[in-house]
Amino acid sequence: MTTETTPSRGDATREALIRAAVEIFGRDGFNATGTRALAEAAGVNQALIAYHFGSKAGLYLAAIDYIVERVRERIDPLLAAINAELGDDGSSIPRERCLALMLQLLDGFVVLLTSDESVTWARLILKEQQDPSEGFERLYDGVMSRVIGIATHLIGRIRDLDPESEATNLLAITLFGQVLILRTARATIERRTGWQQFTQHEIAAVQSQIHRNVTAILMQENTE
Amino acid sequence: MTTETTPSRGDATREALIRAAVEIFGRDGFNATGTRALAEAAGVNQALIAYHFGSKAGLYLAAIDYIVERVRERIDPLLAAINAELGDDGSSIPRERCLALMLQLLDGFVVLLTSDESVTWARLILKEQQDPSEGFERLYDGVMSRVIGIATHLIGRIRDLDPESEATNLLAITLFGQVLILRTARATIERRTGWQQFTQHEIAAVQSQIHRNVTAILMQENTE
DNA sequence: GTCTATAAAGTGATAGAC
DNA sequence: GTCTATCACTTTATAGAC
Repeated sequence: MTTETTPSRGDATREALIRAAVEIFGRDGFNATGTRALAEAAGVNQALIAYHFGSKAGLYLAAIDYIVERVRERIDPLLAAINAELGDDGSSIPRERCLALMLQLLDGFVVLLTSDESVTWARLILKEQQDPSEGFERLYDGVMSRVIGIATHLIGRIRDLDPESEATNLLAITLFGQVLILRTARATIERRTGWQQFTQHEIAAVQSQIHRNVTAILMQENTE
Repeated sequence: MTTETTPSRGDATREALIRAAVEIFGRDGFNATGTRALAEAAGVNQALIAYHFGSKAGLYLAAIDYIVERVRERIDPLLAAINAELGDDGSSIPRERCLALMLQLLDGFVVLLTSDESVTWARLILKEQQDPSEGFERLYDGVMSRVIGIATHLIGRIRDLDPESEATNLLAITLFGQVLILRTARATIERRTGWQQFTQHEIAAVQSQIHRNVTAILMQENTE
Protein backbone atom coordinates (compact mmCIF):
# COMPACT_ATOMS: atom_id res chain seq x y z
CA MET A 1 0.00 0.00 0.00
CA THR A 2 2.74 2.44 0.99
CA THR A 3 6.50 2.35 0.44
CA GLU A 4 6.91 1.40 4.12
CA THR A 5 6.68 -2.38 4.10
CA THR A 6 7.83 -5.09 6.46
CA PRO A 7 11.36 -6.32 5.72
CA SER A 8 11.23 -9.18 3.22
CA ARG A 9 13.74 -11.91 2.56
CA GLY A 10 15.03 -9.92 -0.42
CA ASP A 11 15.79 -6.94 1.80
CA ALA A 12 18.00 -9.09 4.00
CA THR A 13 19.86 -10.29 0.92
CA ARG A 14 20.36 -6.72 -0.32
CA GLU A 15 21.64 -5.59 3.07
CA ALA A 16 24.04 -8.52 3.40
CA LEU A 17 25.42 -7.89 -0.07
CA ILE A 18 25.90 -4.17 0.56
CA ARG A 19 27.77 -4.78 3.82
CA ALA A 20 30.01 -7.32 2.13
CA ALA A 21 30.50 -4.95 -0.81
CA VAL A 22 31.72 -2.08 1.39
CA GLU A 23 34.24 -4.42 2.97
CA ILE A 24 35.50 -6.22 -0.12
CA PHE A 25 35.36 -3.43 -2.73
CA GLY A 26 37.20 -1.25 -0.21
CA ARG A 27 39.92 -3.82 0.31
CA ASP A 28 40.41 -5.07 -3.24
CA GLY A 29 38.99 -2.34 -5.49
CA PHE A 30 36.22 -2.68 -8.01
CA ASN A 31 37.98 -4.61 -10.74
CA ALA A 32 39.82 -7.00 -8.47
CA THR A 33 36.64 -7.98 -6.64
CA GLY A 34 34.77 -11.01 -7.90
CA THR A 35 31.04 -11.54 -7.63
CA ARG A 36 31.72 -14.93 -6.09
CA ALA A 37 33.75 -13.37 -3.27
CA LEU A 38 30.98 -10.82 -2.66
CA ALA A 39 28.28 -13.48 -2.61
CA GLU A 40 30.24 -15.80 -0.36
CA ALA A 41 31.02 -13.04 2.15
CA ALA A 42 27.34 -12.09 2.19
CA GLY A 43 26.27 -15.73 2.49
CA VAL A 44 24.06 -15.54 -0.57
CA ASN A 45 24.03 -16.96 -4.06
CA GLN A 46 26.19 -15.34 -6.71
CA ALA A 47 23.34 -14.90 -9.17
CA LEU A 48 21.48 -12.67 -6.70
CA ILE A 49 23.85 -9.76 -7.34
CA ALA A 50 22.59 -9.36 -10.87
CA TYR A 51 19.02 -9.93 -9.71
CA HIS A 52 19.03 -7.27 -6.98
CA PHE A 53 21.48 -4.69 -8.31
CA GLY A 54 21.51 -5.33 -12.05
CA SER A 55 25.28 -5.81 -12.13
CA LYS A 56 28.45 -5.70 -10.07
CA ALA A 57 28.62 -1.95 -10.81
CA GLY A 58 25.11 -1.49 -9.44
CA LEU A 59 26.13 -3.13 -6.17
CA TYR A 60 29.21 -0.91 -6.02
CA LEU A 61 27.11 2.27 -6.22
CA ALA A 62 24.74 0.88 -3.60
CA ALA A 63 27.76 0.41 -1.33
CA ILE A 64 28.85 4.02 -1.90
CA ASP A 65 25.35 5.24 -1.04
CA TYR A 66 25.44 3.13 2.10
CA ILE A 67 28.68 4.79 3.21
CA VAL A 68 27.28 8.26 2.54
CA GLU A 69 24.23 7.43 4.68
CA ARG A 70 26.30 6.07 7.57
CA VAL A 71 28.69 9.04 7.55
CA ARG A 72 25.79 11.49 7.38
CA GLU A 73 24.08 9.85 10.33
CA ARG A 74 27.16 10.80 12.31
CA ILE A 75 28.00 14.25 11.00
CA ASP A 76 24.62 15.77 10.09
CA PRO A 77 23.66 16.50 13.73
CA LEU A 78 26.99 18.28 14.22
CA LEU A 79 26.68 20.25 10.98
CA ALA A 80 23.09 21.19 11.80
CA ALA A 81 24.07 22.46 15.24
CA ILE A 82 26.83 24.63 13.78
CA ASN A 83 24.53 25.91 11.03
CA ALA A 84 21.86 26.76 13.59
CA GLU A 85 24.31 28.79 15.64
CA LEU A 86 25.73 30.55 12.61
CA GLY A 87 22.16 31.39 11.61
CA ASP A 88 21.11 33.18 8.46
CA ASP A 89 23.51 36.04 8.93
CA GLY A 90 24.52 36.01 12.54
CA SER A 91 27.77 37.80 11.95
CA SER A 92 27.68 38.87 15.58
CA ILE A 93 29.23 35.62 16.81
CA PRO A 94 32.70 36.25 18.26
CA ARG A 95 35.62 34.61 16.52
CA GLU A 96 36.52 32.71 19.67
CA ARG A 97 33.14 30.98 19.48
CA CYS A 98 33.69 30.19 15.78
CA LEU A 99 37.05 28.66 16.66
CA ALA A 100 35.34 26.50 19.29
CA LEU A 101 32.83 25.32 16.68
CA MET A 102 35.67 24.57 14.24
CA LEU A 103 37.42 22.51 16.93
CA GLN A 104 34.15 20.66 17.61
CA LEU A 105 33.89 19.83 13.92
CA LEU A 106 37.46 18.53 13.80
CA ASP A 107 36.96 16.57 17.04
CA GLY A 108 33.97 14.91 15.43
CA PHE A 109 36.11 13.96 12.48
CA VAL A 110 38.80 12.51 14.71
CA VAL A 111 36.18 10.31 16.38
CA LEU A 112 34.73 9.31 13.02
CA LEU A 113 38.12 8.52 11.48
CA THR A 114 39.29 6.51 14.47
CA SER A 115 36.18 4.30 14.49
CA ASP A 116 36.58 0.72 13.34
CA GLU A 117 34.03 1.07 10.56
CA SER A 118 35.89 4.01 9.05
CA VAL A 119 38.82 1.79 8.09
CA THR A 120 36.74 0.23 5.35
CA TRP A 121 35.00 3.44 4.35
CA ALA A 122 38.30 5.29 4.11
CA ARG A 123 39.75 2.71 1.78
CA LEU A 124 36.89 3.08 -0.65
CA ILE A 125 36.80 6.88 -0.44
CA LEU A 126 40.56 7.09 -1.02
CA LYS A 127 40.24 5.01 -4.14
CA GLU A 128 37.55 7.37 -5.40
CA GLN A 129 39.76 10.38 -4.66
CA GLN A 130 42.56 8.93 -6.77
CA ASP A 131 40.36 7.72 -9.62
CA PRO A 132 36.92 9.29 -9.40
CA SER A 133 34.06 7.25 -10.82
CA GLU A 134 30.34 7.92 -10.69
CA GLY A 135 30.63 7.10 -6.99
CA PHE A 136 32.73 10.17 -6.28
CA GLU A 137 29.87 12.52 -7.20
CA ARG A 138 27.77 10.93 -4.50
CA LEU A 139 30.54 11.12 -1.92
CA TYR A 140 31.34 14.72 -2.77
CA ASP A 141 27.75 15.98 -2.81
CA GLY A 142 26.76 13.92 0.23
CA VAL A 143 29.76 14.49 2.49
CA MET A 144 32.79 16.49 1.31
CA SER A 145 31.09 19.60 -0.02
CA ARG A 146 28.90 19.91 3.09
CA VAL A 147 31.81 19.59 5.51
CA ILE A 148 34.25 21.88 3.71
CA GLY A 149 31.42 24.31 3.10
CA ILE A 150 30.87 24.71 6.84
CA ALA A 151 34.59 24.84 7.53
CA THR A 152 35.25 27.65 5.05
CA HIS A 153 32.27 29.50 6.50
CA LEU A 154 33.75 29.29 10.01
CA ILE A 155 37.24 30.17 8.83
CA GLY A 156 35.84 33.14 6.93
CA ARG A 157 34.38 34.49 10.18
CA ILE A 158 37.46 33.78 12.25
CA ARG A 159 39.97 35.34 9.89
CA ASP A 160 37.71 37.77 8.04
CA LEU A 161 38.15 36.02 4.70
CA ASP A 162 35.83 35.33 1.78
CA PRO A 163 34.52 31.78 2.45
CA GLU A 164 34.46 31.04 -1.27
CA SER A 165 38.00 32.16 -2.01
CA GLU A 166 40.83 29.89 -3.07
CA ALA A 167 42.86 30.93 -0.03
CA THR A 168 40.11 30.02 2.44
CA ASN A 169 39.51 26.67 0.79
CA LEU A 170 43.23 25.96 0.83
CA LEU A 171 43.40 26.78 4.53
CA ALA A 172 40.43 24.51 5.26
CA ILE A 173 42.04 21.72 3.26
CA THR A 174 45.32 21.91 5.19
CA LEU A 175 43.38 21.81 8.49
CA PHE A 176 41.52 18.67 7.50
CA GLY A 177 44.74 17.21 6.14
CA GLN A 178 46.05 17.03 9.69
CA VAL A 179 43.13 14.79 10.65
CA LEU A 180 42.71 12.77 7.47
CA ILE A 181 46.34 11.64 7.64
CA LEU A 182 45.15 9.32 10.44
CA ARG A 183 43.68 7.07 7.78
CA THR A 184 45.67 7.94 4.66
CA ALA A 185 49.06 7.17 6.20
CA ARG A 186 47.65 4.34 8.27
CA ALA A 187 50.58 1.93 8.14
CA THR A 188 53.23 4.61 8.70
CA ILE A 189 51.43 5.95 11.78
CA GLU A 190 51.29 2.47 13.24
CA ARG A 191 55.05 2.18 12.77
CA ARG A 192 55.89 5.57 14.27
CA THR A 193 53.53 5.55 17.24
CA GLY A 194 53.12 1.83 17.88
CA TRP A 195 49.36 2.39 17.94
CA GLN A 196 47.59 -0.80 16.87
CA GLN A 197 44.15 0.69 17.30
CA PHE A 198 42.58 3.88 18.56
CA THR A 199 41.40 3.74 22.16
CA GLN A 200 40.45 6.65 24.40
CA HIS A 201 44.11 7.48 24.96
CA GLU A 202 45.01 7.77 21.28
CA ILE A 203 41.88 9.71 20.40
CA ALA A 204 42.55 12.21 23.19
CA ALA A 205 46.18 12.60 22.12
CA VAL A 206 45.18 13.33 18.53
CA GLN A 207 42.41 15.76 19.49
CA SER A 208 44.72 17.61 21.84
CA GLN A 209 47.41 17.97 19.17
CA ILE A 210 44.85 19.12 16.59
CA HIS A 211 43.46 21.67 19.07
CA ARG A 212 46.91 23.16 19.67
CA ASN A 213 47.76 23.27 15.95
CA VAL A 214 44.47 24.70 14.74
CA THR A 215 44.26 27.29 17.51
CA ALA A 216 47.78 28.44 16.70
CA ILE A 217 46.99 28.63 12.98
CA LEU A 218 43.65 30.42 13.21
CA MET A 219 44.43 32.72 16.13
CA GLN A 220 47.81 34.01 15.02
CA GLU A 221 48.27 37.73 14.29
CA ASN A 222 47.65 38.75 10.71
CA THR A 223 50.88 38.46 8.73
CA GLU A 224 52.00 40.02 5.48
CA MET B 1 83.62 -8.42 -17.25
CA THR B 2 82.28 -6.09 -14.59
CA THR B 3 78.69 -5.50 -13.50
CA GLU B 4 78.77 -2.25 -15.51
CA THR B 5 77.77 -3.37 -18.98
CA THR B 6 76.31 -1.60 -21.99
CA PRO B 7 72.49 -1.58 -22.01
CA SER B 8 71.21 -4.72 -23.69
CA ARG B 9 67.88 -5.35 -25.33
CA GLY B 10 66.73 -7.11 -22.18
CA ASP B 11 67.45 -4.02 -20.11
CA ALA B 12 65.16 -1.95 -22.31
CA THR B 13 62.41 -4.53 -21.86
CA ARG B 14 62.85 -4.51 -18.09
CA GLU B 15 62.73 -0.70 -17.97
CA ALA B 16 59.64 -0.51 -20.19
CA LEU B 17 57.84 -3.09 -18.05
CA ILE B 18 58.71 -1.30 -14.81
CA ARG B 19 57.48 2.05 -16.10
CA ALA B 20 54.24 0.48 -17.28
CA ALA B 21 53.91 -1.38 -13.98
CA VAL B 22 54.16 1.81 -11.88
CA GLU B 23 51.42 3.35 -14.00
CA ILE B 24 49.03 0.40 -14.23
CA PHE B 25 49.50 -1.21 -10.81
CA GLY B 26 49.03 2.26 -9.33
CA ARG B 27 45.81 2.83 -11.21
CA ASP B 28 44.19 -0.60 -10.94
CA GLY B 29 45.90 -2.30 -8.00
CA PHE B 30 47.83 -5.54 -8.02
CA ASN B 31 45.00 -8.04 -8.37
CA ALA B 32 43.02 -6.09 -10.94
CA THR B 33 46.04 -5.67 -13.21
CA GLY B 34 46.54 -8.25 -15.94
CA THR B 35 49.87 -9.33 -17.33
CA ARG B 36 48.52 -8.71 -20.81
CA ALA B 37 47.70 -5.08 -19.97
CA LEU B 38 51.19 -4.61 -18.51
CA ALA B 39 52.88 -6.13 -21.54
CA GLU B 40 50.80 -4.14 -24.00
CA ALA B 41 51.45 -0.83 -22.22
CA ALA B 42 55.17 -1.63 -22.21
CA GLY B 43 55.08 -2.70 -25.85
CA VAL B 44 56.57 -6.11 -25.09
CA ASN B 45 55.42 -9.69 -25.15
CA GLN B 46 53.35 -11.00 -22.23
CA ALA B 47 55.62 -13.98 -21.62
CA LEU B 48 58.56 -11.65 -20.89
CA ILE B 49 57.16 -10.68 -17.49
CA ALA B 50 57.73 -14.17 -16.14
CA TYR B 51 61.10 -14.36 -17.92
CA HIS B 52 62.51 -11.13 -16.48
CA PHE B 53 60.77 -10.86 -13.11
CA GLY B 54 59.74 -14.43 -12.34
CA SER B 55 56.10 -13.49 -11.86
CA LYS B 56 53.63 -10.62 -11.78
CA ALA B 57 54.50 -10.19 -8.10
CA GLY B 58 58.19 -9.88 -8.97
CA LEU B 59 57.42 -7.06 -11.40
CA TYR B 60 55.31 -5.36 -8.73
CA LEU B 61 58.20 -5.27 -6.27
CA ALA B 62 60.53 -4.01 -9.01
CA ALA B 63 58.05 -1.16 -9.57
CA ILE B 64 58.07 -0.33 -5.85
CA ASP B 65 61.88 -0.27 -5.85
CA TYR B 66 61.81 2.01 -8.87
CA ILE B 67 59.58 4.49 -7.03
CA VAL B 68 61.82 4.41 -3.95
CA GLU B 69 64.85 5.18 -6.16
CA ARG B 70 63.14 8.08 -7.96
CA VAL B 71 61.87 9.62 -4.71
CA ARG B 72 65.28 9.27 -3.08
CA GLU B 73 66.99 10.96 -6.02
CA ARG B 74 64.87 13.97 -5.16
CA ILE B 75 64.89 14.02 -1.37
CA ASP B 76 68.28 12.57 -0.42
CA PRO B 77 70.20 15.79 -1.27
CA LEU B 78 67.82 17.77 0.93
CA LEU B 79 68.00 15.28 3.79
CA ALA B 80 71.80 15.17 3.55
CA ALA B 81 72.04 18.96 3.70
CA ILE B 82 69.85 19.08 6.81
CA ASN B 83 71.77 16.23 8.44
CA ALA B 84 75.06 17.96 7.71
CA GLU B 85 73.89 21.16 9.38
CA LEU B 86 72.47 19.32 12.38
CA GLY B 87 75.79 17.54 12.73
CA ASP B 88 76.62 14.80 15.21
CA ASP B 89 75.41 16.77 18.18
CA GLY B 90 75.29 20.37 17.08
CA SER B 91 72.71 21.35 19.63
CA SER B 92 73.92 24.92 19.30
CA ILE B 93 71.75 25.61 16.27
CA PRO B 94 69.06 28.19 17.09
CA ARG B 95 65.46 27.06 16.88
CA GLU B 96 64.73 29.69 14.22
CA ARG B 97 67.27 27.96 11.98
CA CYS B 98 65.70 24.58 12.69
CA LEU B 99 62.31 26.01 11.73
CA ALA B 100 63.80 27.27 8.47
CA LEU B 101 65.15 23.77 7.75
CA MET B 102 61.77 22.24 8.56
CA LEU B 103 60.09 24.64 6.13
CA GLN B 104 62.68 23.72 3.49
CA LEU B 105 61.85 20.05 3.98
CA LEU B 106 58.12 20.69 3.64
CA ASP B 107 58.69 22.94 0.60
CA GLY B 108 60.58 20.09 -1.01
CA PHE B 109 57.66 17.79 -0.35
CA VAL B 110 55.22 20.25 -1.86
CA VAL B 111 57.32 20.34 -5.03
CA LEU B 112 57.60 16.56 -5.06
CA LEU B 113 53.89 15.98 -4.48
CA THR B 114 52.84 18.49 -7.11
CA SER B 115 55.02 16.93 -9.81
CA ASP B 116 53.26 15.02 -12.57
CA GLU B 117 55.11 11.79 -11.83
CA SER B 118 54.00 11.81 -8.22
CA VAL B 119 50.35 11.24 -9.23
CA THR B 120 51.19 7.67 -10.13
CA TRP B 121 53.58 7.12 -7.24
CA ALA B 122 51.07 8.42 -4.74
CA ARG B 123 48.39 6.02 -5.91
CA LEU B 124 50.64 3.04 -5.35
CA ILE B 125 51.95 4.29 -2.01
CA LEU B 126 48.41 5.00 -0.76
CA LYS B 127 47.38 1.46 -1.58
CA GLU B 128 50.34 0.15 0.40
CA GLN B 129 49.41 2.37 3.36
CA GLN B 130 45.90 0.92 3.44
CA ASP B 131 46.93 -2.70 2.86
CA PRO B 132 50.65 -3.14 3.43
CA SER B 133 52.35 -5.88 1.45
CA GLU B 134 56.05 -6.73 1.18
CA GLY B 135 56.30 -3.50 -0.83
CA PHE B 136 55.49 -1.35 2.18
CA GLU B 137 58.66 -2.42 3.99
CA ARG B 138 60.70 -1.07 1.09
CA LEU B 139 58.75 2.20 0.97
CA TYR B 140 58.95 2.69 4.72
CA ASP B 141 62.65 1.90 5.07
CA GLY B 142 63.60 3.76 1.89
CA VAL B 143 61.48 6.90 2.28
CA MET B 144 59.06 7.33 5.18
CA SER B 145 61.31 6.48 8.11
CA ARG B 146 64.12 8.70 6.78
CA VAL B 147 61.85 11.72 6.28
CA ILE B 148 59.92 11.49 9.54
CA GLY B 149 63.16 10.74 11.35
CA ILE B 150 64.62 14.06 10.25
CA ALA B 151 61.38 15.89 10.95
CA THR B 152 61.09 14.63 14.53
CA HIS B 153 64.73 15.53 15.05
CA LEU B 154 64.08 19.12 13.93
CA ILE B 155 60.86 19.39 15.93
CA GLY B 156 62.67 18.05 18.98
CA ARG B 157 65.18 20.91 18.74
CA ILE B 158 62.55 23.58 18.05
CA ARG B 159 60.18 22.66 20.86
CA ASP B 160 62.61 20.94 23.21
CA LEU B 161 60.94 17.53 22.92
CA ASP B 162 62.23 13.99 22.79
CA PRO B 163 62.48 13.20 19.06
CA GLU B 164 61.47 9.58 19.69
CA SER B 165 58.39 10.33 21.76
CA GLU B 166 54.84 9.61 20.71
CA ALA B 167 53.93 13.30 21.01
CA THR B 168 56.75 14.42 18.71
CA ASN B 169 55.90 11.80 16.12
CA LEU B 170 52.24 12.82 16.27
CA LEU B 171 53.17 16.46 15.75
CA ALA B 172 55.36 15.56 12.78
CA ILE B 173 52.57 13.46 11.31
CA THR B 174 50.02 16.28 11.51
CA LEU B 175 52.50 18.65 9.82
CA PHE B 176 53.04 16.28 6.90
CA GLY B 177 49.31 15.64 6.77
CA GLN B 178 48.82 19.22 5.65
CA VAL B 179 51.03 18.57 2.63
CA LEU B 180 50.08 14.99 1.82
CA ILE B 181 46.42 15.96 1.55
CA LEU B 182 47.40 17.46 -1.81
CA ARG B 183 47.50 13.96 -3.24
CA THR B 184 45.25 12.00 -0.92
CA ALA B 185 42.20 14.23 -1.42
CA ARG B 186 43.08 14.88 -5.03
CA ALA B 187 39.59 14.98 -6.53
CA THR B 188 38.11 17.08 -3.70
CA ILE B 189 40.86 19.69 -3.98
CA GLU B 190 40.24 19.99 -7.71
CA ARG B 191 36.57 20.66 -6.96
CA ARG B 192 37.16 23.23 -4.24
CA THR B 193 39.99 25.19 -5.83
CA GLY B 194 39.36 24.60 -9.52
CA TRP B 195 43.03 23.64 -9.88
CA GLN B 196 43.42 21.23 -12.77
CA GLN B 197 47.17 20.96 -12.34
CA PHE B 198 49.89 22.50 -10.23
CA THR B 199 51.72 25.37 -11.90
CA GLN B 200 54.01 27.93 -10.27
CA HIS B 201 51.02 29.81 -8.88
CA GLU B 202 49.45 26.84 -7.12
CA ILE B 203 52.76 25.59 -5.73
CA ALA B 204 53.54 29.04 -4.31
CA ALA B 205 50.07 29.31 -2.78
CA VAL B 206 50.42 25.95 -1.05
CA GLN B 207 53.95 26.63 0.19
CA SER B 208 52.92 30.00 1.56
CA GLN B 209 49.95 28.50 3.43
CA ILE B 210 52.11 25.71 4.84
CA HIS B 211 54.73 28.23 5.96
CA ARG B 212 52.16 30.27 7.86
CA ASN B 213 50.58 27.19 9.46
CA VAL B 214 53.79 25.47 10.48
CA THR B 215 55.41 28.63 11.78
CA ALA B 216 52.34 29.31 13.91
CA ILE B 217 52.30 25.75 15.23
CA LEU B 218 56.00 25.42 16.02
CA MET B 219 56.65 28.96 17.26
CA GLN B 220 53.67 29.35 19.60
CA GLU B 221 54.21 29.89 23.31
CA ASN B 222 54.29 26.72 25.38
CA THR B 223 50.79 25.84 26.57
CA GLU B 224 49.53 23.65 29.36
C1' DG C 1 13.36 -14.64 -4.64
C1' DT C 2 16.62 -18.16 -4.92
C1' DC C 3 18.86 -21.86 -6.93
C1' DT C 4 22.07 -24.76 -10.47
C1' DA C 5 24.36 -24.85 -14.60
C1' DT C 6 26.67 -22.80 -18.20
C1' DA C 7 28.21 -19.69 -21.95
C1' DA C 8 31.81 -16.55 -23.39
C1' DA C 9 35.68 -14.27 -22.24
C1' DG C 10 39.53 -13.44 -19.35
C1' DT C 11 43.48 -14.89 -16.01
C1' DG C 12 48.87 -16.15 -14.88
C1' DA C 13 52.26 -19.11 -16.08
C1' DT C 14 54.81 -22.11 -19.17
C1' DA C 15 56.59 -25.16 -23.12
C1' DG C 16 59.08 -24.95 -26.94
C1' DA C 17 60.40 -22.83 -31.61
C1' DC C 18 63.57 -19.41 -33.16
C1' DG D 1 65.86 -12.69 -25.27
C1' DT D 2 61.67 -12.93 -27.60
C1' DC D 3 58.01 -15.10 -29.72
C1' DT D 4 53.37 -18.13 -30.36
C1' DA D 5 50.34 -21.27 -28.52
C1' DT D 6 48.22 -23.33 -24.91
C1' DC D 7 46.97 -25.29 -20.23
C1' DA D 8 44.27 -24.92 -16.25
C1' DC D 9 41.45 -21.80 -13.95
C1' DT D 10 38.58 -17.91 -12.95
C1' DT D 11 35.59 -14.19 -14.41
C1' DT D 12 30.56 -11.83 -15.17
C1' DA D 13 26.19 -12.45 -16.57
C1' DT D 14 22.26 -15.22 -17.77
C1' DA D 15 18.87 -19.10 -18.77
C1' DG D 16 15.70 -21.78 -16.73
C1' DA D 17 14.04 -24.98 -12.86
C1' DC D 18 11.70 -24.42 -8.52
